[in-house]
Amino acid sequence: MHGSRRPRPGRKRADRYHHGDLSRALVQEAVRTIQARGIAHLTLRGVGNRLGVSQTALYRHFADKDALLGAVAAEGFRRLEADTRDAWTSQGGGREGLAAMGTAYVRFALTHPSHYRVMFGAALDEHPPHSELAAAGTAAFQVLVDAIIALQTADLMRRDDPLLLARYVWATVHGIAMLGIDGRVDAESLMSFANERMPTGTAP
Amino acid sequence: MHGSRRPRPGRKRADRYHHGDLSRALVQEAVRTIQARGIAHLTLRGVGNRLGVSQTALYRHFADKDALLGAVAAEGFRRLEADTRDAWTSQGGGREGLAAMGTAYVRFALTHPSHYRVMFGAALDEHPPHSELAAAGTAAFQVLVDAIIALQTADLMRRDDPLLLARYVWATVHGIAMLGIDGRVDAESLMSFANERMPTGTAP
DNA sequence: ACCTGAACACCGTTCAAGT
DNA sequence: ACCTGAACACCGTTCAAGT
Repeated sequence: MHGSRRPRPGRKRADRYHHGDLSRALVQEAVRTIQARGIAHLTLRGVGNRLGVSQTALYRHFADKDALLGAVAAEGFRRLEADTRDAWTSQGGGREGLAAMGTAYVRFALTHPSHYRVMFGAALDEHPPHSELAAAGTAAFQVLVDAIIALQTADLMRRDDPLLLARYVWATVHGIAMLGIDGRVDAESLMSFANERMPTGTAP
Repeated sequence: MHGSRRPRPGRKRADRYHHGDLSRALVQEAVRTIQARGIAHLTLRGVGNRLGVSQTALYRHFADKDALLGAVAAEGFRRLEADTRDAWTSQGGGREGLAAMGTAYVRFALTHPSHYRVMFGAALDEHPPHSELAAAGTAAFQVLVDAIIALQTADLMRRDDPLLLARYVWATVHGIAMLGIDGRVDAESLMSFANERMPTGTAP
């Protein structure tokens, strides 16, 4: 009888996962582990065991550890996109909206430092561009591009190439976030300074 | 007789190293490995074997792998400091000097991507601040602070808190360098754009 | 179609022993 | 004071076998 084997206590049973579910569960558990204990403690064995699944079940869904990390990174870009878009709309756009986006971006990085590191980590550039990851990263970046175009249309920002402006703003905010994660600067206050200065440099 | 034991071909003999030399050789070999093959290929066993020394000889000089990486990072900051200082003086200071510093900084990161990642990697913030590393990082940052103070004295830059300005400039250049390493932007051209825009935002 | 269990080749680190 | 060699506990990955 297929119901007679008792699941180990405190663990989900392997047969709870049907098509697509284990894949999602693996990414979720990896994100949870990274957030709680850091990248160094992420092991495929640990992820599998915590889900009540064998250490190698993962290989049905991901080519290797780096592929799992790619999915983790993609998930991070989706959350970052949601946070920055919410920040923009919560202010009704405008310069306040752009400033709120920067603050939200930095806050995401500071509250999810390990996840953020995976999103921009070395593990990704050693492999061919992962389509899901590339799409998630592009979508997150597009929120900033759209914001800049809206500001230009409203004559609130200098009419340089919006892509170039977006990359410049992104680099600044990314640098602040990274140095903040490293504990080298107070990222929140430095982002405030940037929000005061950046419009001066980019206004028409 | 101490000269009777033949060294293995192609390897340096262990007794070639006297006090302090093996420590330096280990860091050099680690830097070489990282530059040539990436962080993922850096193993303590490999470093030792390539120096003709046992896999565990390293533990006389470094507490663990992270301590070795800390020394590698410190060495990176020393080289970065030299490069940016040379760039500043080669232009005789001024705004051209600051722009040259930014270009030199980005170029260092792009030509030594793995080394640069170690300098700002996750391995460092899980441990108590390494004194040699902290000193090297501070010295590299101080070059930028001194440049900004010189610009302010010459009335070429707005008289904000120089430390805050330096952190802001650093974050921008660091972000450009990081995104460049990730292959997400063309760092050299973005740095050119920043060199045109940043003075506008920070001039008096 | 999806998962398991054993096995393989590695790796960081410890420690008693050597010189 | 510095280094070696064997050993330990881990890890990613492969693969034949199960259902």
